[in-house]
Amino acid sequence: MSSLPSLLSDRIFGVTGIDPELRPATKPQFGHYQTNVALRLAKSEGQSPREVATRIVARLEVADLCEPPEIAGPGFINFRLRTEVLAEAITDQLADPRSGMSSTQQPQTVVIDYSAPNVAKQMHVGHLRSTVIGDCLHRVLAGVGHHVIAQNHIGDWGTQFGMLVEQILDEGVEASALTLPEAEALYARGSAHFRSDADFAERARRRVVALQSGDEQTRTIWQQLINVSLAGFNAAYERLGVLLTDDDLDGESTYNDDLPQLVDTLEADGTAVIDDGALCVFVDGFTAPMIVRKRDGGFGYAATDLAAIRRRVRDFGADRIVYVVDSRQSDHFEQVFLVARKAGLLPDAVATEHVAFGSVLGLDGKPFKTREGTAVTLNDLLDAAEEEAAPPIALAAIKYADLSNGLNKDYVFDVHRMVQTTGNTGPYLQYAHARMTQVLRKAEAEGYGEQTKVMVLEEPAEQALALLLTRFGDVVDEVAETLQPHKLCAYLYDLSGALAIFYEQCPVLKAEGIVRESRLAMCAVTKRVLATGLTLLGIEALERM
RNA sequence: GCCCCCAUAGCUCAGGGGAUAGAGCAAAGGUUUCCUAAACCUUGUGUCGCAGGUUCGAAUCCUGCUGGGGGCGCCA
Repeated sequence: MSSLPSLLSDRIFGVTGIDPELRPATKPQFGHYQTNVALRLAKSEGQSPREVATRIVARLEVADLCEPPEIAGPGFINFRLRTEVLAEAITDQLADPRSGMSSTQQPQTVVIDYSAPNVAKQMHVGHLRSTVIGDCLHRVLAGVGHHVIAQNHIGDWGTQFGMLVEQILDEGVEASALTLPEAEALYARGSAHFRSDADFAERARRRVVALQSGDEQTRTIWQQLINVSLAGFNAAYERLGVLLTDDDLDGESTYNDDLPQLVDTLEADGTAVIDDGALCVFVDGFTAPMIVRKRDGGFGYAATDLAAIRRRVRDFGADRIVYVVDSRQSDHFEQVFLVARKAGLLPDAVATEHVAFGSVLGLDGKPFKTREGTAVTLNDLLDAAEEEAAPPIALAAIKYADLSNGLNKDYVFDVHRMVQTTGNTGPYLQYAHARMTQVLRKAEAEGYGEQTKVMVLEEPAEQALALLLTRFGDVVDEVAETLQPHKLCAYLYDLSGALAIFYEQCPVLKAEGIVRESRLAMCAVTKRVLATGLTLLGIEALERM
């Protein structure tokens, strides 16, 4: 279904031959949409912008969509949609099972790498962001029709497991009986032990070798640690209400068998060279090389990331690979992508994107830490929010706070602010939805029946709301393309604001005849769009508050 | 030393070539015999970090600075 603005845009393009960059009008008096295309064409056409605008308008056939276009200011062309066209578009949107969301003409296979907690550690604020943002992008990309493959690249391998397993054996604990917080405490004791006891440290190192060589006892304990951790992760995912399941697991350890061959290939074809004992790939723009094999023969995460790219391209058929990882990894990913291209693992046709997000800060503006100086766990964060609001509202508040700012920026975790139902918050959107639900519920109780047709858009508040509703599909498309969830947040916030004004100024149940029927239909569409939009954000659209 | 990100109202943030730079919060006042007042309305607020440049036009693009954050060979 082509949206009204894109329809209009196509018509203008037909006359101008360049993208009109049709935008929502900046002021109500400028109509519904505006284009500056005449200003941009003025130079090459050798005419004044207003003359160009006049010529464009003369050739433009949009009478079936708009009132006669107006030329204003330095040469803007302003469009006002005919209200019956707008009403018809909303009626269609109500009948559309997708509520105006488009289906992409070019479905892609999109791999999204997100969450990625570490075994034997609880999830903390950084994982919250990755998980919430990744979940949203997953929903949006799948929503517009792409084939999404979620990959939870958990940290289930590395030298720390030698220390962990050795500590478990030292203490004589039953690994399978641990909870995740207990495993984390054990991790901390093991680390301290490792630093203070040279004999223990040596045993831990030997234990790493045992793990790598497949020693049965070591592997068993390692697997138990993973199981304990997964139970903790899954509990957190359930609490967060995200889509991730065990099917999406993509542990680092699953690449172990791929690494020697992959790295040998790089060395054989000259992509990687030995430098200071390590096998390195040098790429332009980086002074330091990417080390694919350490001097001691071991593999680091760079090698694993290359292997992951290969699997995602070769085995999964990815057209696009998205990494939702914090911004401190920006250099790393840029380098990995360059190396993967150089090594021929990543064809030009496959896009890789690092969706980099900023840190979560405490009220003091510094990285969010506990009094003890450790990272705040995800569960602590949710607990704190639930002290201020009921669980589904608290969760909405946290997710929305995480998604509503530009991802690139750090943001301050201010629970009190984000649970407010006033202002640009998750609960405000939920409230708007709950109000609509209530109106429709009462309408049903009073026997007004289900309305399917918008016929009357007399009031400015009705028109403003209708206009916003028609933009939904384009907004979702934009998020699918640019991977910026805050655009969807801003849209839903605007929509909720327009709805609040409509609600104040346009009585629904107290209206009569076709006005009531039309407004009930408006309520139904708005509720659906809000619910759909909130669901895309991973936020529950509550029926009551 | 090199690289990346950030700087917009008192605070939190949108806006990323185009009309008089916008929201929310905070402050003050107002609106409920009326569908959820968890809401809405009104009122005030700006050296868009600084300096150059490109352009008919710059908060937006380029260069240089300042300030803050982050990263930079064998951790992930």
